[in-house]
Amino acid sequence: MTEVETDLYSIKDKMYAAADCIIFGFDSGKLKLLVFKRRVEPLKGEWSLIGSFVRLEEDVAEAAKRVLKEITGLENVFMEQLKAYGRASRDPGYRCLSIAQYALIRISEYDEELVEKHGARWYDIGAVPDLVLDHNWMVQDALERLKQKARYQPIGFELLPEKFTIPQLQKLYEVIYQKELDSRNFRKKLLSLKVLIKLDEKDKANSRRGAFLYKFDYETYHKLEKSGYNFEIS
Amino acid sequence: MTEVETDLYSIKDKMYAAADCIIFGFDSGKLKLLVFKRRVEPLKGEWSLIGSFVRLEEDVAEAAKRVLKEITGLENVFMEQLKAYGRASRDPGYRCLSIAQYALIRISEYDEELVEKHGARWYDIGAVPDLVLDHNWMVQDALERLKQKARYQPIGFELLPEKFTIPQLQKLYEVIYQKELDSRNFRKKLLSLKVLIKLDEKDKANSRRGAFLYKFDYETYHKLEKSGYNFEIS
DNA sequence: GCAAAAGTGTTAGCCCTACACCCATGT
DNA sequence: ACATGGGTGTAGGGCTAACACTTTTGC
Repeated sequence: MTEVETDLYSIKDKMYAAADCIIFGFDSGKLKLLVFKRRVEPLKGEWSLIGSFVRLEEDVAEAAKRVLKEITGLENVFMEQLKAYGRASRDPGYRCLSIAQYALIRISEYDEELVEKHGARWYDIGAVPDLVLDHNWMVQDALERLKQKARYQPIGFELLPEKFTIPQLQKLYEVIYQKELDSRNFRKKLLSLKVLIKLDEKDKANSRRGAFLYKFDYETYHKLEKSGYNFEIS
Repeated sequence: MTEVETDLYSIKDKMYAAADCIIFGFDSGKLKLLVFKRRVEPLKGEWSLIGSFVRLEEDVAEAAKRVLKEITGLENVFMEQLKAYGRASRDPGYRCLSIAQYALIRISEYDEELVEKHGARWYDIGAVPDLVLDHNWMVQDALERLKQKARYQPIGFELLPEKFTIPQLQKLYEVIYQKELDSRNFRKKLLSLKVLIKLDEKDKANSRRGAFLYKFDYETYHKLEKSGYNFEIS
């Protein structure tokens, strides 16, 4: 883009680009991360995020979707770029920069067989093992982003089944924010946002009494969003 | 990072990485962007962000610092990665992904001569010309990030001289947020944060009466930050 | 003396927080 | 009948937002 591009150095300065995915799930009240045991050298047997080189003819975002589908069978899930990791020394072998993207998936929907076949495994977010290269940093950064973003945008719902209960939702926010929330205030706040649809069904999985199921009303949310409404859950 | 990396495709999949800088300044009550007229083909004569290929042996962040220094003479300024732009078709010539970083500089401090020598120019943020490739998107995204970030972190001060007046600071926030603020509330809020040091000097550039100069107290800010204080300017 | 920007207080309403008890139901 | 999680209301305090006039001084 500048004069520098045209000087003689540039011809040598091609490098690999990897798309690495931080895949979050939520299950049994825990936030989980999907990691992957490398089956090939170098670093065979080490835990790693799921990723791939970006091919010359594909978009970076496409590459991430490709590997996500390969490992989980899922398409059309929430995925957003976190940032690029570009330290020259980050990969000891060859120069490779990584564009990290995080995905939020409904843990009930992924293809278990496929995941196992690829040597992948869910880890509780509090017990993620050592990962190769700078992948643990990526996870940290992604968690931070999730924490920030969940506050102002309804992305938490991407981690829950389509039908969920308020206590489930509260638990999710508690693990994301790493703090306990008051159930009365939480419920009041959520319902005041007018974007939950109460169903006529109960989920009795967690109590004898059962809790009403709700759906997130994306349509209403998008309408409200356009008219300067702001979603916020503290 | 996955099996895909080891297949036969990967050997061909090297690409260029550019570091492009969105350089913001603030002057005469306006937010400005530093852009650059390309002197070389392709796209000679077009306006562009300032950037460079990332060299094999340098960090992406270093590359951005390098070009910033080349054009403005400045070092140690606020600079943060925005994100990577990785569409396969973004550069019509060769595959090149760009890691965009935005910088906030004190417009009084840059090296004018150097800037002119490189064919660079400040544009009012409301009147940025068409830029090459996806650079206008980068500017939009950077503005959005600036708006978000200025709210919760004292980065606005990076755009002001070390000594500034409250009305100057207010004007800055007004152009970033694109809305007018109430001067009584603004002053009250800022002073309540306890991170401005009032000086015994006045700046008479903008009024006969003159306005007191202040400095941002980074030391106190960092202390307060550690003890769970949060900066916020709405 | 006047123009032009700097500086100053108060009030009302809203939202967040804190807090404790009853309900429904399966065993 | 009891244990377990689901569901409900209120009051106080803090923060934000709205609002108008006086001060200073160079010309």
